[in-house]
Amino acid sequence: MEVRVRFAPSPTGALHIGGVRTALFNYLFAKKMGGKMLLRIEDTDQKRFVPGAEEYIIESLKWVGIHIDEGQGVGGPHAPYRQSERKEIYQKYVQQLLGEGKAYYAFDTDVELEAMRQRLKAAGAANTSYNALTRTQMRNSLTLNEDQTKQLIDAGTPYVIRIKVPMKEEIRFKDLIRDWVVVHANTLDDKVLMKSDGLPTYHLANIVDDHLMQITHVIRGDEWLPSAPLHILLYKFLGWEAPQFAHLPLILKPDLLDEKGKIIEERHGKLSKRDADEMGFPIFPLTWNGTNADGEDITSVGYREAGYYKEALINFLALLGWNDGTDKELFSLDELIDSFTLGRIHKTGSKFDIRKAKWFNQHYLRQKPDSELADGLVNALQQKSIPCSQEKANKIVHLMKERVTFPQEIHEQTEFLFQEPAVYEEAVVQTKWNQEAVTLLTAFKDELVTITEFNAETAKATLHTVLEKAGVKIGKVMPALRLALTGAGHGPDLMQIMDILGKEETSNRIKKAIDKLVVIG
RNA sequence: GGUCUAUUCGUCUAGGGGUUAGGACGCAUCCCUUUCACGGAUGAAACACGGGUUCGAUUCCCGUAUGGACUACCA
Repeated sequence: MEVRVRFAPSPTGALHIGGVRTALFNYLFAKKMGGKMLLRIEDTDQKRFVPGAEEYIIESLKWVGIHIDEGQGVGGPHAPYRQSERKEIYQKYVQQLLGEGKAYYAFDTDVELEAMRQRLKAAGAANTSYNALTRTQMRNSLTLNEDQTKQLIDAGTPYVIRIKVPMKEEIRFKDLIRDWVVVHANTLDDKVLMKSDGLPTYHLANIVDDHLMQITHVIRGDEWLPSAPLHILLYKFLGWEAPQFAHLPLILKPDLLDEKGKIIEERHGKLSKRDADEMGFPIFPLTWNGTNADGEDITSVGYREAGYYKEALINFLALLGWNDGTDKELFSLDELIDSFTLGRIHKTGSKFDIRKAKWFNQHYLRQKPDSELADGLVNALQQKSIPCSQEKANKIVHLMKERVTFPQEIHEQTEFLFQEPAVYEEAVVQTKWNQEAVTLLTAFKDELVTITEFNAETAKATLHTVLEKAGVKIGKVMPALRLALTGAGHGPDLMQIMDILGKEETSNRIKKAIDKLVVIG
């Protein structure tokens, strides 16, 4: 049988990084098994619908390289793939359950439900849910007779349809990650299947669609594990064979760290946008400018825009809760597909550590061809109206590639190549700008004129000549030269910098620094 | 509170009845170097605790502690 998996997000905002990992694991498994990956949009909660979220999800998956074989955005034999467009389908199956006495109408209002919970709580009950015990006290088609029920419905009284969970039954299934899960039906409650607005809840819609769309493996977040027994029961009630389940461990929030990486405060729980914001890393794959499910406006920079490569993100995410059993840590998407097995996924959540993601990014940046980095640099400079030749861009990339983690750092850290220093780092002036250095720099500047072909080598040779003549070591002048040229005390190779700056500019900057800076010692 | 579940360096993890408990990120030191990075070398750093079972337990069993998920007409 062909493996068919699905990624089924609800369009309640931008796709969370955890969702990306769930999609990734689904994709890896599908590809590994030679199967298909479906995308279904679970938009049964109209209140939390966020415009643009669906497009965002599709674009995000595309960016990370997860290819959808069937579903929303690409179509397929089981369309529509948006649950809000499948209302009648669910209706049919609830009617079936109702007819077979496996579900019932419930007319209880919010107030009545709350009163029930309060009453139970006051009585010291451990369980305050709507279940096989409490349903006998409530206003539903089980306690009301047929005429009363019909009257209420005909009068337009709002109602929901609940599943009638059996009293005595052991529900068990074998999860591909968690192994056997066994639960007694008496711990389950009579979950709402159909809401009063006529749309199904996740539980019903999910089972119906997974069955109709011939899903063979349900790979989803761990937060669904507690309701999995209910889903198994539903499959049984509908007379269907349940798919295989695999519940993925959650991504947990990191501890709060200071700049040195020391723990300021231990943090626990699943990773949220709040945590990411506070600790300064992205939570969404792409930048999101929109609302969240609560209707609040949000702007949040994505991994892509922050300079993360998709290769790095995927590699990092895949290794959060999974490994291939060897010491291998660097995986391309194809290699991940090749070595992926659900059995090697952990049962327990893992803390998110952005420092590891950065390390992956640095690695993948170095894998990039210089030309790609140079093009990016030229583009970035163009946006600031700074002209830069291809040749110069190549030199800068060569200078910076091994020094940065993100591509944008190449231009952020080389502003001095396009602009003479406005300020000189005070600490360096104090300690390194002395009479000896100034004398040497003056000599070097004067000697510069004689160079016909100016480049890193000739500049270096010239500098050495000057130093030899004066009988001084190179360390005497380098900090001062760097200061004059860049305004800073440290940075990339100075000879290369002079090369990129050119003879004129190098000479000018030395002259300016000598004019501007006061000699202390 | 209830249901389910987990626990190896700070973090991600390998391993599994007998190991010097391995790797990676991060951290520290040294080397390279004109500086800062990069790179190289080295180092500090872990089997939650208590009982069993066993010749032997970090590994198996039971408790305890702690962590996690869920406990909506949200998904």
